[in-house]
Amino acid sequence: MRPEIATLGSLIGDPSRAYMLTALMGGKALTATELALEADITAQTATRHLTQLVTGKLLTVRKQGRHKYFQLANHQVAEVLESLLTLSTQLTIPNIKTGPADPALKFARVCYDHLAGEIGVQLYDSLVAQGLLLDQGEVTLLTDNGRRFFSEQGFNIDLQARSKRPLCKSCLDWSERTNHLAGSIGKWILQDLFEKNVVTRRLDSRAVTFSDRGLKQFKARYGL
Amino acid sequence: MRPEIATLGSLIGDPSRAYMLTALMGGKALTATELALEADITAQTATRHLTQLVTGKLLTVRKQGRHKYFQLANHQVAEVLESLLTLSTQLTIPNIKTGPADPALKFARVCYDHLAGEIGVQLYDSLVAQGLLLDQGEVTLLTDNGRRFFSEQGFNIDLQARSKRPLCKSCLDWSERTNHLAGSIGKWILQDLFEKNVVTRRLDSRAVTFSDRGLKQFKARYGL
DNA sequence: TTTATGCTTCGCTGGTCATCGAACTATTCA
DNA sequence: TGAATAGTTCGATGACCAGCGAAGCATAAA
Repeated sequence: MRPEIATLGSLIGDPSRAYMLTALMGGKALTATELALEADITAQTATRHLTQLVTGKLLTVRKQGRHKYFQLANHQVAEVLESLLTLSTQLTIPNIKTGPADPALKFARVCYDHLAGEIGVQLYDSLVAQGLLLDQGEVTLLTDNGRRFFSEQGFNIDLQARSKRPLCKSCLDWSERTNHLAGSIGKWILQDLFEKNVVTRRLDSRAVTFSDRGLKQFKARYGL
Repeated sequence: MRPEIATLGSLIGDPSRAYMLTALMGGKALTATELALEADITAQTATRHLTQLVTGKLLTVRKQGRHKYFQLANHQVAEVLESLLTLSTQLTIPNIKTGPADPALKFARVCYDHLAGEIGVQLYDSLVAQGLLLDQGEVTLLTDNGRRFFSEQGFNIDLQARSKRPLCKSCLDWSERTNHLAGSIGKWILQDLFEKNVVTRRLDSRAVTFSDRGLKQFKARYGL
């Protein structure tokens, strides 16, 4: 019998599917044709891959009119993919090429549902420096000051604390190799930035763009 | 160009290689023929797979006389594999078959370098109940009492604290779905059990066996 | 030196699966 | 209603690659 880990591996192991999954790491739901473009294959082939990924439970689908929106099935899938991305870049000559080539991607991008890249790392470092987060190496905790701060910013801590997801979690950055902030606070920060139009998504990549004014606001707010 | 995550995925994606990798999750270095037996293939085929895994930096080799000992390249590889194992069991009808069929494997096994299975979970719970560990959901910390306790047991905390590896880390158990203890303390506990002949490895699996006397000693020592 | 064991190289075979063209259904827009 | 767009099904093609038999090299034991 084929071991399940192999099924999972071969789902990720096909280049076209890998492109699709990486694209979906942007956290946004994408349609079948968008994913086909991303992987540079025809729509027919994309359909086959997508049904495989859905039956393999790596993706979920939502039908909306004549469109089908695909999304990573859950956080765990996203985390496993991120860890694979991290491992793969570390394995391939770690000293020479460190991280993605696209400078925009290097500066600021979405890591499933939170902010990554240089600006994500800066954010994390700044929050630690201000004593809002406590970095304990493997582990990151929200301090009392941090609780107060994020409450003031409009984040409903009590509501989130009830969910299973950790409030605060460090995530090893793929390009920067240091921690950035994940967890429900990380998610909230990014959502908030979108809502306030501080950042906008790029169309076809995980990169996000700060407006000039937005970047200033952001830096002032979080003390970068 | 083939994305690196796909290369990694396809390395894990082949059934034979998956069997080999799973076998190596036992933490012990295995020879080429042992791995060939594990995957139920001939030696020639095994050689091909093993060179692929080594050039893919998932394994390392040590030559010893006419034997070649293969091992997982590092902790990160082991952790990614464990997370894939966890994900794969969660994805495939999580309610019906929960964990491995072999009862010995379910009771006590090695998770790369620390103890897992029912007994591993019991150990973890007991240490938390005694206030030696502090379980904070996503995160587990060593308390002051814990520090004292493990020092008395003969574990050199200061020596370990200097290394990069976290002292204490929870690891989601594949069969039990709750935490057990990883990190350098987890590693030390298992090594110590081997040295004192409390547990012995099974020949061809991740399962470990407690002697009757050993199990009593173990339970008394860690308050199970 | 001979014999056994561990591992490797080579070349062939066969199965699996990604890919696309062609033809089809479903939904939206004009 | 017709035309455009989104997605699907089917079948044929082709490439890749795991697998093994045969033969070889390297090390260890007798």
